[in-house]
Amino acid sequence: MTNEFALPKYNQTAVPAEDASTSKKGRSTVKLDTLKVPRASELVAERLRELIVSGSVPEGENLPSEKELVMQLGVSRATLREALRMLETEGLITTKTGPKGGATVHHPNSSNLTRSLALLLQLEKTPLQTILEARRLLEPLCANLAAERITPAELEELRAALQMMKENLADTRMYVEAQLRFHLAIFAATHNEVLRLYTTSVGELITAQTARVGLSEAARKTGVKACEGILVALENRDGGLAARRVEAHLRAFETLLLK
Amino acid sequence: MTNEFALPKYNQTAVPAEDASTSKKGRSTVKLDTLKVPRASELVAERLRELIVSGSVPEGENLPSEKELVMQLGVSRATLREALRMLETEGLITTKTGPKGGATVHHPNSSNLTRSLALLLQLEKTPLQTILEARRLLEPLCANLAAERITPAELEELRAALQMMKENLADTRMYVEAQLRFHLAIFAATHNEVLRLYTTSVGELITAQTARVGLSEAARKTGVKACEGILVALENRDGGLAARRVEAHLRAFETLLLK
DNA sequence: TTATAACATTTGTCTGACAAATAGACTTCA
DNA sequence: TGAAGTCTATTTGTCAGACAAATGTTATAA
Repeated sequence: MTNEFALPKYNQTAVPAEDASTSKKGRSTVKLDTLKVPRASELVAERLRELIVSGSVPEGENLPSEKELVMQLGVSRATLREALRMLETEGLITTKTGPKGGATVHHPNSSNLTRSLALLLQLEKTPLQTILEARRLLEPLCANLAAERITPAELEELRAALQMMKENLADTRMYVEAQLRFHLAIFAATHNEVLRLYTTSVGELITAQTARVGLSEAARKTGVKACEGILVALENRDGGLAARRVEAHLRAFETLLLK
Repeated sequence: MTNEFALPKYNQTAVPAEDASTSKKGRSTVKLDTLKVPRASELVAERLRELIVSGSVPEGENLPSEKELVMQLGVSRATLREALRMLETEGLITTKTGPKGGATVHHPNSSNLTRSLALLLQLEKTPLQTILEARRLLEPLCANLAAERITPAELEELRAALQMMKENLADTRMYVEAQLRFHLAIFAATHNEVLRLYTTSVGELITAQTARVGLSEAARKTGVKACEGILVALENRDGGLAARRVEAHLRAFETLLLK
């Protein structure tokens, strides 16, 4: 493994180790974790996953066909296919039928993380308010960091996103997309992958919601103004100002969205 | 759907809509998204997922047996099992063999989010340094918020975690676990589910790494002192002080871990 | 009462078959 | 020539049936 940290295994015992020594006789009281017998399909998924994350099968390439994998791995097609469904759920592959079809390797993007988060939040019945609050706290942090680290190319991307917002003041769907692009550009400029992924997930969730309920024309115009101010602050590398402007922008946005 | 936001679908078209009008004749240039034909297994997974997230099958209960599901849904066992593997990967069910076995419903916890994050970071070859930085930025934010909102019960949990740290100064594994517990208690005290999940994931990743490389006895002792200071700041509801102390604690921790 | 054995239930795996989608080669016809 | 349709081979998607393995439950024997 070349990386600095390892992928946690599914196989970990969630059940606490039970004390097996209930007998009165003088038996050993050695405590053992419950033994998790892995399924063949899990082992297959592990092997294939390792192939992918190690880069042996690069992005865009196909895995061998099911027929070949069945031969090479020595399992039945049903077992193999269950493993493929696991990898698919993890966002590591997609499959297509027909010749030249098969399992294509992908590097999962933030959408998988977003999905996991959405699932958790839905189950906890987390109100939108909470997600908005998280964004309001996280994004100023990002803006502050981005002001230090942003590159000319990233500034250019911000300008392009802003331009796109201006050009689509009439079209809610396009405008919302452009605004997301603006925000994502800030996250990328933090040059911190973890922060970028987190804020991207939250941004995607909120954007989906915004696209559903829509935004007034006035809201869009003030949004453009706010983003212009944020851009200027970043251009001047004034992290404090950028953070304050982002927070003000988000607060204004929240009241518009919730009313 | 009772919740305020919807779960994004896997089914979304990742491929951009192609312009089908390459002909010279006067054809319509209507643009259509590529039609994604869902598999039966995906539809089954969707139905069962809806059953779970809607609460129709509560946590801890079992889904019907495969035999029954096959009958009720009218699909083959292979198809059903592929769907079950998807739900399992999402953390929504676990399965056991034997009588009274079957698919038990679980509400996924942060470990799924952690896993998604770990997968992404591993693929991007993100250095540990980046994860540590993210934590150093996020946790002071949490401490600040927690100072406002922490309840007496949560303060008690913090004290218990601190006590556990003190009692396990000799045992690295237990000590690290206790320290994680302390941090998780702070995250919970923010009463913001999104922040809690995010910081928990980062904390779990770093804790796993820490447990692997170990911590010196001296590091543990200073860790206890730092946490005592943080606890006092939270008891006094001094958010600014708590945040500063958390940041100092993490900085010290980082230098110890990386050296 | 306790240990053992038989049983029933449920998931895990395998095999073989056919249906559906689809890229590429081939054919037809203007 | 070229544009359209047709055929074919490949690959995934689904089905049906069978047996193995794990594991609670119940009956049986010491």
